[in-house]
Amino acid sequence: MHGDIALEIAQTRKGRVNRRSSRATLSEPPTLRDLRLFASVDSETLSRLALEAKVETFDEGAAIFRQGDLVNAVVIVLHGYVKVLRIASSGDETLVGICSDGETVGEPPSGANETYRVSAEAIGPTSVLKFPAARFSRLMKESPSLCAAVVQDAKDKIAALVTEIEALKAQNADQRLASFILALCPPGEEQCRFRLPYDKRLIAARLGVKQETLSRAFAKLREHGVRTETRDVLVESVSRLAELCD
Amino acid sequence: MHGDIALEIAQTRKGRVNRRSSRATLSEPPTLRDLRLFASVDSETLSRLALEAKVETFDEGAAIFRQGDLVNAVVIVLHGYVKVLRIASSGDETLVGICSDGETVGEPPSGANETYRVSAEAIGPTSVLKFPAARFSRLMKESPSLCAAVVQDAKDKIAALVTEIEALKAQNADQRLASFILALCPPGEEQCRFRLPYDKRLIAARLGVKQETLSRAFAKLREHGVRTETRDVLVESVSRLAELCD
DNA sequence: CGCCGACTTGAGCAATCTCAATCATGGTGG
DNA sequence: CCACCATGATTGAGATTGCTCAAGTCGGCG
Repeated sequence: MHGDIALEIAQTRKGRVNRRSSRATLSEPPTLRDLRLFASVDSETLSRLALEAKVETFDEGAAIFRQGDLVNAVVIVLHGYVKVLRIASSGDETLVGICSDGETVGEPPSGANETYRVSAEAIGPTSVLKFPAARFSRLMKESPSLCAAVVQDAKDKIAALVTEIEALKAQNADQRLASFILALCPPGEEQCRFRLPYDKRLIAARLGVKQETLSRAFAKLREHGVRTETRDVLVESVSRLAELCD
Repeated sequence: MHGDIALEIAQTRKGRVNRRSSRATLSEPPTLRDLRLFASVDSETLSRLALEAKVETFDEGAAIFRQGDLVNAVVIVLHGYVKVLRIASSGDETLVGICSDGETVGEPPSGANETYRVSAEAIGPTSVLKFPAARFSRLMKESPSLCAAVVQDAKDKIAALVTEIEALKAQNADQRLASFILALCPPGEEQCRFRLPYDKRLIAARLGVKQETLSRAFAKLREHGVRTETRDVLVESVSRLAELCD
């Protein structure tokens, strides 16, 4: 029974989104093993996890969980983008991260009855994998490799957050945008062309600036070989872009 | 042999600092159990860890480890403050955190041969506890409770970093200083008086502003019932301070 | 007593925000 | 198919915030 890690799981739909297969072009069924988090977890544990996993899909803007909610699931993005927000007592929301394919959303799970410290919301149609939190943390106690995977996941998150803080403290808006675009360029190519992953409103929030400031930053980058047309970007010289970030 | 968690460990001195007992007024010997990280770890594992632990002391400004170094130890602050820096390729340093008593420094350990992504440096005389990294991660694999403790530690770090990002994105310098001071006030008291934990240069770096800006922010807070004299602070109304943070 | 480092204060400047107007662009209904 | 509307993006002008440079103050320590 457990040895089959394939995801043969209930597909639940949230919101009004159409059914969509999460991996349209795969010839084999997707497996938990394909997710970075689970790459080095023992098969025994994975097959148990697979029994409990559920896929859910969300529409643009739909809440995946809310700050203050009881943590009842471990969430991994399968397809799409999820924005992670902090909501102050005054009511205003601050974007503190954006998760995409293969990333866990929110903090790593632990045994206790805890509440989310952030809200998570779908950007465009999004599918996620959910595991019951209690079950997941029990398996963590039994499987050192799962536990190690969660620690590694947490480390990755910490590294990303530290990079973010460094950027906010040491770079101006233009440099942060340059870094952002640089991270989207495929490695090893001096010139490239791609589409921005989400709209400029969101990019502005991600970089911690107002929309208008982002627009002007894009205008400045045009003088450094970065052409943009609404959502399409052409980077004429990646190395020149890298110099700007300094 | 293992069952005695007391810290009977080699005391190593780095730099030119004088020997100083890490907990001067304790009537019983300090134990690993006293450290928040280890509060719920099984005694068996703790006693094994204790055999490997070393206390080291550092002078003002001494490097505890450097960005790029191979991770060879898990470090916990016993006494003092440690600043955590990110060093850009351009050479300039950005403060990304300050650790104090009981906190782990740097990222949680994992098995692989990794390098530090940040540098750590003592602020004033500081003593830390060190465990060999390889030994520590082996014990993590054998002890679910140690592993869970590391996950919890990582979660706490993530929560702190998220709070930091929210502050940098959503608050101005005055509000960030107000939040900083608020966090130093003992809970439950409407009025309080205390001493700043480190100098204003460092507080400025922590808040992501220049020293001069911090000085002006302190001046503004004076109009809201926060009196300062060099390093001593008197908060006349904690609730009024809290309103400012909004 | 006088120096040194930490802190403060002032004046001008640069980056970013705010407010407002305008310009695409894509979807919708007639 | 086209006019229209809603939304996102751009641009401009002025206000604010925080930075830079420079001078001055303060307190401790040799």
